[in-house]
Amino acid sequence: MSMLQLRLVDSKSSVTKEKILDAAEALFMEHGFEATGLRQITTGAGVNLAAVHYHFGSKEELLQAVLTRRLDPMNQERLALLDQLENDARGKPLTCEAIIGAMFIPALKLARDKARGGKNFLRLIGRAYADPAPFIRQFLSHQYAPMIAFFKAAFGRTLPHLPAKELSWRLHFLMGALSYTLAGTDVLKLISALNPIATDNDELLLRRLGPFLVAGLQAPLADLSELTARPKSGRRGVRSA
Amino acid sequence: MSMLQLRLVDSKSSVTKEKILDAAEALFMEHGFEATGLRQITTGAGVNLAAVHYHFGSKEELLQAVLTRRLDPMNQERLALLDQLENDARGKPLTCEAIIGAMFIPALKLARDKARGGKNFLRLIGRAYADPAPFIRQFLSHQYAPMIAFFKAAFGRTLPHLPAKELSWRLHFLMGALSYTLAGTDVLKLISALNPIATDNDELLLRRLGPFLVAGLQAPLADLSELTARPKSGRRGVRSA
DNA sequence: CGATGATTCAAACAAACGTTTGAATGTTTT
DNA sequence: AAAACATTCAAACGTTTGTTTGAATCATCG
Repeated sequence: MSMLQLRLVDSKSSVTKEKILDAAEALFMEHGFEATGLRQITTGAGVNLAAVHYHFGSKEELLQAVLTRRLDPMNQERLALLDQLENDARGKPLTCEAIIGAMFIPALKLARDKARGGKNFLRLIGRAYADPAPFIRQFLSHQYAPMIAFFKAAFGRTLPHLPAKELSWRLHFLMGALSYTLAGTDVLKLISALNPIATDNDELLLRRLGPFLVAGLQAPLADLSELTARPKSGRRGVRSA
Repeated sequence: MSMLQLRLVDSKSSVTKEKILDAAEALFMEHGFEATGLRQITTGAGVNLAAVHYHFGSKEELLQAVLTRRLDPMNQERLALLDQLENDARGKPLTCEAIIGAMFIPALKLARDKARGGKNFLRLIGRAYADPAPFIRQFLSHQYAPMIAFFKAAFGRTLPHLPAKELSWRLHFLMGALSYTLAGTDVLKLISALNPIATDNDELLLRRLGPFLVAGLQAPLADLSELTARPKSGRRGVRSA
């Protein structure tokens, strides 16, 4: 009996709760967090204004709930995919393409699922990354730290010749290209103004982004001796010849 | 005499005007656009609240003024650098490193100039890129479109074997890595949690980012004929001319 | 000087913000 | 049915928001 009761209570409260989550997600994506009012959310969801504080406690906690609902499964899937690849490899290091795919494919699956946020949801994440609000930063780092640690370790095994510091940098660049691409900001449309890019084919997207990232990760080490040993060096800037 | 009068009037109004710009820039960087109130700006600048509307018209126009003050000279310098390189090359195509440097160095110069915004200003730009507000998007695309078009043409001459569509994509990835790096978001600190990265040495930064981007731009074309995932091992040479 | 225009200032504007309250409703348990 | 709990609701809370107003202050000009 108690089981059934709990399920009923849960499913009932979930109705209002998820209506709020859906409306909040859509509006946060469209206008951003700070620019979206609670009244827009509640009227958009067809629920009472106070329902937000009853179910989530505050606007900040609502945003965290919106993010976790999508990010938690996605990162879990990333780790599961990476784990499966490494099990299949039986100790042998994976290829860069495989590891990148483990990061990329779950994100694409999320972006493709129009019922669950659609591709615009990733724009919300991209925006959250750039948000200076402390509670957002704390939330994201706590959410992403374990996953990134695992992937960094995997890349380290695949690229053993790369110093750890260099790998950190290239992972950073990789995350930049990845996030920008997934977030699909205006810069894309801006560049493609002269030569339009179709963003609807995800398979092709990975085929294009993959080689770019792999080549970057496997790029030869730069000669840093000139700078580290002798900071007085007169030559600056990049080689151009 | 009218000349002198104008100059006096200008320099006088510039006092209040620039005090507002400085305070707004600092606060927009720290808390974001929406989260920053006009009263924080005016009290921080030591001016009256109404001065913002008197000198700029609205909060939105203030943000545009904050952005143009730094972005306009930076993009102009980028184009000048690119133009100079192409003049020196006398018709020969530039190297990827040179073109990337023309994009990167003016941004680094801006980031290094603590008197003029410091490196945190680039975080404001990165945040502006992800902002869904229409007036910000319109402003940025209008501000950046010409510069990007020039650089895209330069890359096209350097990488003539790349189809235009592929070049658009890789430029997009490049902008992603570049913006993320310059913006210095939390993902950097997140990745570097296990292995700290020092962000204070810009020269080293370019030396690391450069090879990553060059390798990505010069990566071999992906085989788009078949879309079945196939893990390819073996060599991926990123060396090219 | 008196006049003119530019700038500053304190004060108030209506609107929207996130949050709280307390009663009304619904639902489950005793 | 009655007590206990969970959820919804309309209304108001006190602040804060961006913006406007009209007088005061300042500098320049005829």
